[in-house]
Amino acid sequence: MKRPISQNQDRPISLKTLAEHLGLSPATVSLVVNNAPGAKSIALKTRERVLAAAKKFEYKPNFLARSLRTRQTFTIGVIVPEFSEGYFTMVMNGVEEHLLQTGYLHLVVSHQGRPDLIDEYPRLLTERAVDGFLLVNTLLRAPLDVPVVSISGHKKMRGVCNAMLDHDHSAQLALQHLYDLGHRDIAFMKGQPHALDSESRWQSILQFAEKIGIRIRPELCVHIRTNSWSPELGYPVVRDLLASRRDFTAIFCFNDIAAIGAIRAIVDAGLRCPQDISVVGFDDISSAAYHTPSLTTIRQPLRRMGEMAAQLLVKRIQHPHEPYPDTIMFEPELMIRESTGLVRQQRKSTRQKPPVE
Amino acid sequence: MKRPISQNQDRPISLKTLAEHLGLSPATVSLVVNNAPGAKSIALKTRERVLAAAKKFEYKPNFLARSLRTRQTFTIGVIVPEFSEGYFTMVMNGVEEHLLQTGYLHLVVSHQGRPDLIDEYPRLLTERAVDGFLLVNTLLRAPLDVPVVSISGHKKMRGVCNAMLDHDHSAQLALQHLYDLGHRDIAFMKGQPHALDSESRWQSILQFAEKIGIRIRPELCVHIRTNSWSPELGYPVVRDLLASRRDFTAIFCFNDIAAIGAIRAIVDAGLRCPQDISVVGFDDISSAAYHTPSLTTIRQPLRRMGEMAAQLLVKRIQHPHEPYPDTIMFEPELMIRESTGLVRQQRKSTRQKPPVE
DNA sequence: CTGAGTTGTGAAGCCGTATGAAAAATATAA
DNA sequence: TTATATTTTTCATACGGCTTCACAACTCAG
Repeated sequence: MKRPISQNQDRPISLKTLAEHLGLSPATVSLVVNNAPGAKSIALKTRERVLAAAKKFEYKPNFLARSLRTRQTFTIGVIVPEFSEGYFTMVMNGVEEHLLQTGYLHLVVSHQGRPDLIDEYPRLLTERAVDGFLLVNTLLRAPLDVPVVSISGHKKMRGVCNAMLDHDHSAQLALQHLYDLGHRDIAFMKGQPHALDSESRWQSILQFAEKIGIRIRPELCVHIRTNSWSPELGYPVVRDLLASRRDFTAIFCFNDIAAIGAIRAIVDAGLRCPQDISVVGFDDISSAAYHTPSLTTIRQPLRRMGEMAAQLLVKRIQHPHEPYPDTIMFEPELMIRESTGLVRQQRKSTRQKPPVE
Repeated sequence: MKRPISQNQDRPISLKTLAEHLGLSPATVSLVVNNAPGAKSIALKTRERVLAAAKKFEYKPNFLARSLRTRQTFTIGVIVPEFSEGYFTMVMNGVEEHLLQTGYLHLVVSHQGRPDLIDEYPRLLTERAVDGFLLVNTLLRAPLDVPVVSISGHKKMRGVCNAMLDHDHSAQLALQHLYDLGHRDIAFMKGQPHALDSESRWQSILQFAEKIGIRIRPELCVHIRTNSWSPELGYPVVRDLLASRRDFTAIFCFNDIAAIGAIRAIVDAGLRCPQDISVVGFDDISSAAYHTPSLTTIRQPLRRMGEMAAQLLVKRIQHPHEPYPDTIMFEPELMIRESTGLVRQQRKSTRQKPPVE
């Protein structure tokens, strides 16, 4: 019953063709090549024959056809605010590592903080039948009907697991460190409005500041304005702050990138970091340790966060009905480097002077 | 003939159901919703009826089924060495922008320079039926049977378009700049072996150096060793170089990230940049301008390169039989900032001394 | 009645998966 | 030995949802 197969056809061999060649039905071949539960009722000899032929003709099941039938694409959608340096790349390294181990690929889109895209992309990806979503620093407005894991999402949504940093602890580490160095007049840089971490971290800061008796002065609190993801983040706000007043000895930046911009602004204002102003960053991106001065910063285990989030997502996809935690908390770590130092008496005295106008 | 449709079914409505409800055949509905050429043979009134119903029932064609049929997935595979800061993010920003305008999404994988993955990933993505490939700094060993556009690929492969920087020009800009500042003893940092730019750029350097009479001394040429993508890239090699000799006044780094590491090594060795050693970077990543000292560097229009590469790829996918250029050349730009300066007589004198042991 | 529009459709794909049941082989009962 | 039950092995067939193209049905002018 064997019919010769021309191996040099342009398209890869299909299940049907292979079955014909073997004198079996597609059903049988399908069972065998998938090693499906039903395959154990196929004679061992037949199984071997099928597998040998599949190998010989390099049979690869068509992904689309299979996905169409099984409603699984082994693809997840990743939604991020932007392809930023530091944060994004570190998280994605972790995500990719885990996904590829488990046979998933991912489609990435960046919404740039634009509400229209935040609504549009989930639709687009749902159309593509992704098996699940990984949200990075992104808050969706409508629920999705596949598993979702969110990194730094902060808002609780039904069915969405959230992997996040312990912000209370972060605030504590940073503030206590500055406090111990003698800083009492601290400026704070908050994130962009759409940076989800920002508000929650800010609350933690307020709380801990009160606890150890650091007074938070509104005039020393600035917001990142630009939407770009470069040291531009921090530069203009700190430059402007320094132009109007110098009655602070330290600044706690929203992230390392902004901290680099802040340091530049400090230098450009003729001051020195840390001698005149100490700077604390956030994230511990890879260049933080190599910057001059190297950055004292709160490290987020970003790679690990990506990895764990991906792991949880895949589990939820594969076993949807088991119970899952709705939060995974990660612990920050204080990396003490050169950008923070003891308050100098000399600088402290500045505090007494009226702000530069 | 209208049959009521239960709108609250769990699965989205299918073409067939919609057709039944309209009392038309799936074929007709398909023609209309796709606005296919054949649709003009459908009465205007019918067309409107179909579109109205499609809208009402929120009909969305099933992507998988359609792709299965048309053999188009509107998905491209992007293969990069690593999710690196700087280079990768900037290129991808450009790529994403263009792809999303044209309705394509992309699957990204990073091979980390591992040969097994470089072979494996194209297969994996081909199985997923991507419509084309975008290679970033990656050289494939086997040809692919879909359109491919490569960024900084350098090796000519049949049917692969290559978007690349004019390395002759880059070398000229950097060396002439250093030359004009009086530098004659220049150290060079080459990229990792798998960094495709490295060799080609090096040849350009050799050539131009000879032309203007800069002697390239092998003992001043170092290689990036680690595979990581952080300032670690540059730090150890420069540290070691400085430990063994100090008879150079400038160093031309493989990229900005490495340059940041290099500057750190210079500082840690008790020297100053640029007063003692000038540093030239490459790429002009976003933090280059904010580093202290800010980086003199050769700017690559990375975002634009990504954009153009994506554009060309999409064109090639959609019109495969037209002729296309096999190279798109981009021009570098010299960004003069603080990390380079005039050779000081004082330093130059060091040159006469024997190297530090 | 013929030829030329106009409007629409039937049915064959695309390539697998899943399920109930048939066919073949073997075992058990009468 | 024949009939019946049981197990083993395999298959027919109905999807999944959409595209495509040759052709059908109808209308209308000439």
